[in-house]
Amino acid sequence: MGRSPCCEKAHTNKGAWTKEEDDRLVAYIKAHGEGCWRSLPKAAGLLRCGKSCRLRWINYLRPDLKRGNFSDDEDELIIKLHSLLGNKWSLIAGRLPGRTDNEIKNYWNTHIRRKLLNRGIDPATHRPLSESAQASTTTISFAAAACSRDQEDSKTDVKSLATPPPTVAVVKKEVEKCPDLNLELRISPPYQEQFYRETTPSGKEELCFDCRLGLESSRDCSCRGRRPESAAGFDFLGLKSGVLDYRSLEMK
DNA sequence: AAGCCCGTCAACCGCCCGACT
DNA sequence: AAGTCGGGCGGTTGACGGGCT
Repeated sequence: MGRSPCCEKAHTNKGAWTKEEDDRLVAYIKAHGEGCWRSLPKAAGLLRCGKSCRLRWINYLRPDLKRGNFSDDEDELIIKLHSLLGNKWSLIAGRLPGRTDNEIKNYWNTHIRRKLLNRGIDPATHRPLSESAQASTTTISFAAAACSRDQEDSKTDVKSLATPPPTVAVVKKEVEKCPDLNLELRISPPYQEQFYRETTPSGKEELCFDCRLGLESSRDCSCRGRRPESAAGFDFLGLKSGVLDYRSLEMK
């Protein structure tokens, strides 16, 4: 049984948005807020598909968007994040305030790909082109490590493991293969209240990086014993909750 | 001036996933 | 458990503009 279409295609406009349509959409969202994109076009008096409205708002009309050229720092950050996350544009965009997944995806395909190729790096694998040509396809699989771990102790979750999770091992492997890329885990989760514990009514103490990743019991945890319950097992990049299925992270 | 090529980027499409019933 | 729905994501398309011949 197929899905019903998201809107009545016969009576919707397609293609470039007009100024008037933009104004209507902005005015409606300012008055009523985001949400319920399906019913928004009718309520806002737009002959557009709800999805189209959402895209237009998120990628173009949102007031917090940072338009304009990407800085060199942003370039390098995108490259590093892509080497870790692959084509997870929304996750990458989450680390670049004011940038959208669509914008980054386009920028990658039009600028960064070429930039990496000029450097002699395969943009898909982040390895030297000569090396990529030899090894046609290499899959970095988290699944094997995860499966063997599961078999060892199916009741043990990540935070109670004495050994580092596969994520770390894979990153190390990538660093060895791409000495020119610094993939040291400097990427941090966005600011979260749960990264801090209250020491005084007005003071807060930062949790260590291990705890932020959900590795409270790791050897390197430096804030053992002073971690609040609410900080237990932060879901970095959605690895725990499965928002980001690490088994699908392949470097082809 | 006209035609062609190519790069850029806004927008669309199809699929997936979680929530809900 | 299965179906439906809304929202989100990644891949792809196509319009447009600039440069070149």
